[in-house]
Amino acid sequence: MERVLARDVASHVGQEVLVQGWLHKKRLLGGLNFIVVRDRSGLTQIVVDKDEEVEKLRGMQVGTVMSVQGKVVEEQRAPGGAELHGPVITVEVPVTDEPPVEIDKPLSHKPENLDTLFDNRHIGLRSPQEQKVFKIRAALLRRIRDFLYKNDFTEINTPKLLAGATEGGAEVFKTDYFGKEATLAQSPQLYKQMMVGAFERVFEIAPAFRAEPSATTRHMSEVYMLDIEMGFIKGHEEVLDMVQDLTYDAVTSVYKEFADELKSLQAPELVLKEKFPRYTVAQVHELYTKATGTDTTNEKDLIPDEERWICEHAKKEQGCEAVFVTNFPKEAMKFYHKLADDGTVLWADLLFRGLEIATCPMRENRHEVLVEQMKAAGLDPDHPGYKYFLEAMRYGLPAHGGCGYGIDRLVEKTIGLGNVKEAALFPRDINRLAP
RNA sequence: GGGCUCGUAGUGUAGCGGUUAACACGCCUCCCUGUCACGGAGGAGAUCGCCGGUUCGAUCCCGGUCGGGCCCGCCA
Repeated sequence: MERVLARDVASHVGQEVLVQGWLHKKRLLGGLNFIVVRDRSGLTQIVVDKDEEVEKLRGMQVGTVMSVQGKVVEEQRAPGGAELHGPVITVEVPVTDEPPVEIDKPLSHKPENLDTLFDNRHIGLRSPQEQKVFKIRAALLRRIRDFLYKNDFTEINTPKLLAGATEGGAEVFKTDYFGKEATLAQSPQLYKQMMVGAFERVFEIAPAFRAEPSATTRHMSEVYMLDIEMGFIKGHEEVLDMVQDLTYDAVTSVYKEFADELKSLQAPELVLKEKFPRYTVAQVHELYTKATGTDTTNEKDLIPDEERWICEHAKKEQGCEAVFVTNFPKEAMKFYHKLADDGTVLWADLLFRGLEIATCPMRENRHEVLVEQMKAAGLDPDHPGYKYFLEAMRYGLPAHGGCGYGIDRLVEKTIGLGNVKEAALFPRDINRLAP
């Protein structure tokens, strides 16, 4: 007999069907017994009446894998309006151990309970409520991919094992590589820029590894980055527009498609405009200092509280909780960034709901200028890690720019989670390497 | 890395310098024909993170250690 999924049961009223899944809930009332079976599409309620069938359930814990054959009956009192009657149960994989967490109700996501949540992640993710987070994550990724394919980007995959730390900034993980030292890629930065010379427009969705000893709600040591790079751009604006449109498209479509799921996850109401407000770093410092009395005008970057504040500000004043912060000061620049005529960096951060989601700079594509910037940053242009990058530059890269975009952070903020780790299936942080 | 804070059955929590450490969920047994957070009766399950100290006595107080959380720094 053909298997029927939970979501299709109601359309088989009157028919004998086979349902397969995991025992999700037992409610044994005596003469009348209910069990709920979970499959990839949802839950099916089954009424078990015969004693011999009820006996098969004795000692079987949540998670028991079973096949159930029964007749679909329309029943207003059943969830979904239909249920199985007269079932014949086959226990495929008996489970007699009590699961470590209860998956038939929402798991605790209170900060102090996240450790338990992640310790039991392999089982906790069986909770339909928990799965919603990752269905939404998958939909955001699908939407982003679709958008970039539509805009003629080529998806690429670059190596994650590298010869040395080249990019500067974040701490890198070192590992043994056949007797030599290798590092794990902290981003595909130099590779994606080199690939502009081949494909003009590229993107990659891949893990990046950060060895920062950061213990915060917004850091992990393995993160999923969306990296975009586009050549022949007219200017920095073109990069910002692309990132803005991509974000708007992904988030608004997910808010439509997953309205019920987002509601049950208590996601905040989306306040977004097609054009995100743009502020310079100096403007944010000024506005923040005026509003809070805390003087940040000498900070080179935004402090975390400014990131939160400016998003709230823009939400109230502009009706949009995503903003770009532009014109970062020269002191914060990296060697491959491009300077504007006014001496600030052609670099913008995308902030959404108080958190930096993406960083979107234009790149310096003039070989001589780049070499000078490397020297100024104390880097050796002859280092093997830069050789190929500089060659790509020398053999012709057009004006280009792109972004590094934190997928985990986007998922976290889209849903309104409190910690970026909740947006990862199996998060990695300073103390967690399992499961 | 710095500051502050927390650690009690499988899970979530309460509690106290002094007899058998409490409650809810889950689990086991029994009762129950419309449950959906089912209900009822009973039961099992905790060397109170670890080490040391103070004390007649420590789960409770102190120190250390390990682990968690929050903020800051670093970073994206």
